[in-house]
Amino acid sequence: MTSTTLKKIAEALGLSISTISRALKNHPDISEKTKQKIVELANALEYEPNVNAIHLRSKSNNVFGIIVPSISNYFYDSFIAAVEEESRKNNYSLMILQSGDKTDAEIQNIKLCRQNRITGLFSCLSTDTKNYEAYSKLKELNIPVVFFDKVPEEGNFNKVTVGDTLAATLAAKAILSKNKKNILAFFGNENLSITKKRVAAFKQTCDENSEGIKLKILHVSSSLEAENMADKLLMKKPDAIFCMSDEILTGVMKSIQKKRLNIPDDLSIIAISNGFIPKLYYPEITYVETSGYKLGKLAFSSMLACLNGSTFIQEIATDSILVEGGSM
Amino acid sequence: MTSTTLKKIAEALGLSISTISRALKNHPDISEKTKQKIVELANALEYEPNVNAIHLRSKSNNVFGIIVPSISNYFYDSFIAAVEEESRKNNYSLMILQSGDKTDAEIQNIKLCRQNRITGLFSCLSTDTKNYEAYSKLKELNIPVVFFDKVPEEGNFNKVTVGDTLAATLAAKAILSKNKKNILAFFGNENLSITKKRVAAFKQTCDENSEGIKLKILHVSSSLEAENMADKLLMKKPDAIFCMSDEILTGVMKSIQKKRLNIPDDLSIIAISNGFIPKLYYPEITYVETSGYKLGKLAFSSMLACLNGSTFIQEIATDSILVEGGSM
DNA sequence: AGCATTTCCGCAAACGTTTGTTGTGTAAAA
DNA sequence: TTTTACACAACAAACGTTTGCGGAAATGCT
Repeated sequence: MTSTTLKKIAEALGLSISTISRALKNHPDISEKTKQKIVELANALEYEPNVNAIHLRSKSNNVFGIIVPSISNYFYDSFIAAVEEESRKNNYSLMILQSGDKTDAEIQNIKLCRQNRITGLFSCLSTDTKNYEAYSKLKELNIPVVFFDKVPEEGNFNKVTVGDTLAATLAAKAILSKNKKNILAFFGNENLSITKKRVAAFKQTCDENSEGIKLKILHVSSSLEAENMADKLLMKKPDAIFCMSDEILTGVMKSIQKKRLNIPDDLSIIAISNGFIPKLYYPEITYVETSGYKLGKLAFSSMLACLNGSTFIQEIATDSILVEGGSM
Repeated sequence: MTSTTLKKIAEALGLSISTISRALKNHPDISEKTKQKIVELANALEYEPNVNAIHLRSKSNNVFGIIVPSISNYFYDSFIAAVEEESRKNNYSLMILQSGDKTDAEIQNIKLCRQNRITGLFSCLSTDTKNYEAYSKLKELNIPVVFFDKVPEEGNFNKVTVGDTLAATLAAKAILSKNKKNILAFFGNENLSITKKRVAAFKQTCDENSEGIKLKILHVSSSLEAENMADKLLMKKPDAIFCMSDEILTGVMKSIQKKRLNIPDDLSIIAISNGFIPKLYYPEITYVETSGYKLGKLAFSSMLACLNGSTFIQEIATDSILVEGGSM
């Protein structure tokens, strides 16, 4: 069987297509009697409008594109969940695309978005995307773009980011307030702007209160590397460890479990995180929250602002809060 | 600026729309000279076909729907990732929908799929969806449905599931082979068919080797409940614990960490899992793998079979393997 | 009764494609 | 020269909607 269309209903009832269309939209031009007949049959036949046709005619289809490096990631998945939620509320659909952190795939995805005549795009840059032409083109076509998490350096785009500086500052303060003196701080890839910001803020906060504080800063690029580093450096008896991300945290925690160290007696630990991973441990790890979910909500409202004609380019950062576990 | 269309190119070149269309598809009817001119201009104007129009005309749009309880879940996200990968390879797009494990939202999502005239649907049932009418309707419309993970009890659908029976059996055997005698087994919601199968298989395997084995079976519905249960029952010194899912595992592990028990010296633990969570601990938890990723690949090939005209209804289960950590 | 409104509905065009059919012009075959 | 053939391109219909416009019948008003 094939889908019900306005035409089929029209033929069955001996009415015109336009009458059916209007009746189903409750247009005042159509009499109540006729409306009733039509609605009845439409229900019986389980009529569902063909959105392709609607979009073709209206030239605006209610679909947002969203490009992430990977769906299965404890940050992006919650970002997506938030955007999906809001989209549904506002009657939009979502087209979710993965770039695999590759520029090629990213470009390909943008193409797909254009072919689908999306209403707007949420995008997270691949690590080595430096050319924003494809995005500029989108803007020329009046398709708003909201970047999130990994955003272009230059200014002419809408961006929402986690509050890197604030988050790192909060974490550092939490450590200092506990009077820790021997701090080990793990950060990710040092080329990422997100890393740079966090390192800078963390350092500065420590420096401002540097009475006999020993701070060692490390860069690791995977959970395993973090674990190995920790294996070595835990010998030096740090009294506090900072982890810039969940990925790093999991590596460090393995090392700590391996050595059967007790948290927080033997050492304190704090992370920047979404919140899921820290709650897996006992005691739960204290963390500064950088919520993908919140970021998603923020991105969506930024998108709506664009759609409502705001040409105001802005860069918003989520605010961060400290969530106390028992690890400090 | 507005998108480039065939019409615009046609007008610019003084040719007809159909000529442009054919030229861009490299149709032999169009001379090389003309083709070249057209392709050139199309590139310059960055022409991208409007898929809405294409789908409207061809009546088949290359889009799959996929309904999951939640995107941000360590099982479903990898399932989605797999389907997305295959979809891209085969030139399909994906429409990802969340049901929140609510039947209402599930129905709403199916509606959305119909409105989009999707080519096929992957769906995971909400816990208390008992009425499959909406899905039957889809089948009447020649839209294949492949259920995954949580599938209908009745027979008339295509289903792919994790090999529940095999997985539980493998886990039980692993425990028995270590000569454990006092086993604590945690399972999820007892109404789920997935739970029933696992309980049955686990029990049976234990029964078959029941020389003085004490097996206690528990049902919990959240990580927290698992933790609380474990808090109580660890007093009784079980020598092996089985966890049916990651969610349960995380709860139990918190309890174990709380009590500072050593794995595997004080007790053994094994889980059924995707693999991500078990690898967070040290020692890594031994688990029977039920890969969302593999399931996704399986689901996709089942979908392709349907699309190629196979009317053969089948229920496939992934095979499971034991992944040794250090927890036994 | 005569005219002006309403009320209700159909016609047709448009959105951007694809594709079967038809129509030119030119070159080769008769 | 007339026929046959072919290369090339245009025409037109169709996919399923929405919507401005026009028109017929029914109603209201004097």
